[in-house]
Amino acid sequence: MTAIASSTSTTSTAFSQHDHNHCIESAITQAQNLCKERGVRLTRVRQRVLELVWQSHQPLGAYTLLSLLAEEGFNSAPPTIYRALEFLQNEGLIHKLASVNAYTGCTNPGNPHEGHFFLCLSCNQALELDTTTLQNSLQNSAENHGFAIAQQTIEITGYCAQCQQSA
Amino acid sequence: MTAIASSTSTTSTAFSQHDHNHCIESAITQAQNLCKERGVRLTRVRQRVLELVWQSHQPLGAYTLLSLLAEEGFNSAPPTIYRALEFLQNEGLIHKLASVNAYTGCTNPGNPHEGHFFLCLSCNQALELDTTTLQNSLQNSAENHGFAIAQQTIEITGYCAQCQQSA
DNA sequence: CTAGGCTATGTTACATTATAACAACCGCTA
DNA sequence: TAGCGGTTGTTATAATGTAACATAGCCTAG
Repeated sequence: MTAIASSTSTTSTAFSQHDHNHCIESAITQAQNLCKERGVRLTRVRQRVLELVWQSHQPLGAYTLLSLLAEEGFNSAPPTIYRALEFLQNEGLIHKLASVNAYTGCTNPGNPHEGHFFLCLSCNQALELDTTTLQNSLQNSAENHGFAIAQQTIEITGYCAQCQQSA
Repeated sequence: MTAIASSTSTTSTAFSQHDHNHCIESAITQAQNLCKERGVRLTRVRQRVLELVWQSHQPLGAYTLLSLLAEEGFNSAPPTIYRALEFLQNEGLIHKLASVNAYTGCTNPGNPHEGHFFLCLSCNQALELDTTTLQNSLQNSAENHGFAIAQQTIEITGYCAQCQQSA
């Protein structure tokens, strides 16, 4: 787990140095606000799962999260974590990365969208992209085929700049 | 590039009417040639799995395939199917759809590429896209982040034209 | 032709990921 | 304060995927 963090933030993407504490705080605050607005309950388990998911930019598996919860005295049966994850996904607070069966915090909740990711095979960090261009070309392609897009899974594995240097 | 054809065929994509027998035949022939060229063995199980995967444009799960194999007298333990699938993936003859844990025939093997798909939530068919544009915009985005792409998982669910009409 | 090495398959066991189904609890409000 | 809806607890099991080692089949060098 590379949780990074420093008090002197630079930019705010997974692969760059940044004040990660800020990521967490801001994610939680946003989540609280969104849930309040929507009249849904960000219960203790749910909030804690969200915090855990945000500990780093490395997506975590359901059972990893579950055992972290267990360490803190939460119930440790699978439904606990899957329910929390389902809730957070429904509220757009996290994304599931199907290609690696793992979950990661959404960097722009409140603005409902699909997650597009770069996943580093070396440091395991996930960078969520805001790819309007990609979006457009997908949309074009869909229109050409008369296809109505519902959900998108775009997960690109590879090596981030830092890991390429180290190697 | 999408697969294609038939003596009487109209167009050649999963969501359109086409002579599907031709899809299968052509896939198998191509696979046989490619394997020959590469000096790898398209054994009975492997070829049969490829044929099964090509029975339709609906991606099939590993255990579904396994039970189809079993019906035909093949060994029915999980490693049988996972080995065959692994082989076929390595040779670029099939793609795995991570978002649905299922496998589908590659419409353009021989020309190594990543699969980009539209998956219909209603008829469950998968359309493999040839998305050069998408590719470019992804590549651009990757370059901007200094990211070296290894593998791509692009799976777009939604509703195909036909299913939209039926509804 | 045959011995040995490599690849492929058989077999058993198990790991990982996810869900079903029902009971108990909790917070709100009528 | 009774009851309703949503949340959590609990048990069991389903679905997906691998590890590890034994056996068999195929090919080539001697």
